Amino acid sequence: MSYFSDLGLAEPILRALGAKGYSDPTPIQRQAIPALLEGRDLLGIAQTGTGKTAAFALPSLHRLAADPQPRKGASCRMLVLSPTRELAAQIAENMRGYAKYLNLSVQCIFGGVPVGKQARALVPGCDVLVATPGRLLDLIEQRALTLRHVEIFVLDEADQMMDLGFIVPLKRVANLLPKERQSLFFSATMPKAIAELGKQFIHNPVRVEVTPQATTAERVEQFAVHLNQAEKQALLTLSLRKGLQSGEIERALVFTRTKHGADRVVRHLAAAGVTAAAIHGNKSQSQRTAALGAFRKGDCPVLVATDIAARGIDVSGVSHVFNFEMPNVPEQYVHRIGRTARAGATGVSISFVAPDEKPYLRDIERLTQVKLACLPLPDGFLQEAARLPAPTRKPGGDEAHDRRDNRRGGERRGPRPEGERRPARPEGERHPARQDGKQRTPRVEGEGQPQQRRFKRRAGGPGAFRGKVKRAS
DNA sequence: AAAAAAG
Repeated sequence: MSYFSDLGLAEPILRALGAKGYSDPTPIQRQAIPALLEGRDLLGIAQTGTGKTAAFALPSLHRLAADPQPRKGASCRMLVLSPTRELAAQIAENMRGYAKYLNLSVQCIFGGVPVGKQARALVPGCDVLVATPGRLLDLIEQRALTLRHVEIFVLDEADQMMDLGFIVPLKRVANLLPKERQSLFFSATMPKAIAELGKQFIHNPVRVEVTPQATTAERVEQFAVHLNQAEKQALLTLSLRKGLQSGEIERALVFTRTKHGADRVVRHLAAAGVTAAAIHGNKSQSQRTAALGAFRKGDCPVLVATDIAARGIDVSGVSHVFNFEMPNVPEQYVHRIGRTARAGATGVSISFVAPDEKPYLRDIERLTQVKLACLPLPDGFLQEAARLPAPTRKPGGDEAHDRRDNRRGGERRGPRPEGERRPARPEGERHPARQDGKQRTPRVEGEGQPQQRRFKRRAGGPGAFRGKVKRAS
């Protein structure tokens, strides 16, 4: 029983796997596929990079193909939810590959891109729909989609989807699904409390746990460096410069704890001549797609990311993961370092631990049952660090085009720190709204709603308490 | 406490 052909999958699926060069199922695939072909609910826990996507995609496609249905408009038979747009796109692409020789259509919807094209693509109905929660609910409210005919519901990165920030939209989606359906939850980590919460969405699931929970990806050599916050940037810059030059580093993924931190690291790297791109939730979707694309293609060997890229993202050739700042949720560490050593490759993870981050390291070591090997700061580090160039001042470039912070109404952004005033628009550059060069049309006094709207909002709208809410510290 | 996801 060690070939896909032994698992009872339909011939067109086996052919698609053959075309990709896959013949041996991974342990999670071997265990999950038979149960899913039977139509059971499933809770799948396996370390990252072990083929979870195929584990739910293959048997689901088999079941859909074995029971062909006339296509119903604005609906889908299988719904896959993902916590990030990039992961949704990746899952959809994988599923299209597996469905290549089947008469099944795969659609993908997520925010940050125009909604019209997505809505039109849903009109004839599809078999598989991969989505992020916000845009999904948006399209349902627009009546561009109904979940009435969903037969299979998949929650990828299930523990994150049931976390505080996602649970409300998730519940709304679950309420719109038929009671009778097959539900599949997958993740590399599954904290107990979250698993309890999950019971309301899934019924009597088969639990497939291939490795002990929260096992870090095999073949990742895990190191820690103890240093001060002020030394982190220099160590990162020097490590990347040396490693990229010697060829020891093929691609490196650097994780920061905040969006702002990611941008700051990229600025420092750029000043020292290390090509790097940032990806985080304040970037426009086109910037996000471009950054990940350049990293995938090898045009940009270093990607600096928030935890937006911690889960699921599959880029081959990531030889190193740097934790520039330690994750404060230990599970997140497992996902982060799982971006390297994928599909049989090896990888290295290096965690930068400042004194105040030591408790996080301890939690991580307790969760993973792995003790990280400590590396000393390299010889002559201080001298080399002193020779590094200072970063250019915060430019009007990239970040000026960042999307606004996605905080809620009552909160407000902190004051802009000293020396980070938004720079004036460069000489000769037009107002962004007037790139066509036309003159602004004069607004007739008393006309135009914006004035009124602004007044109303201040009077009692969602921003009414702006500034009065005590900020959490 | 931060990040993500709808504009």
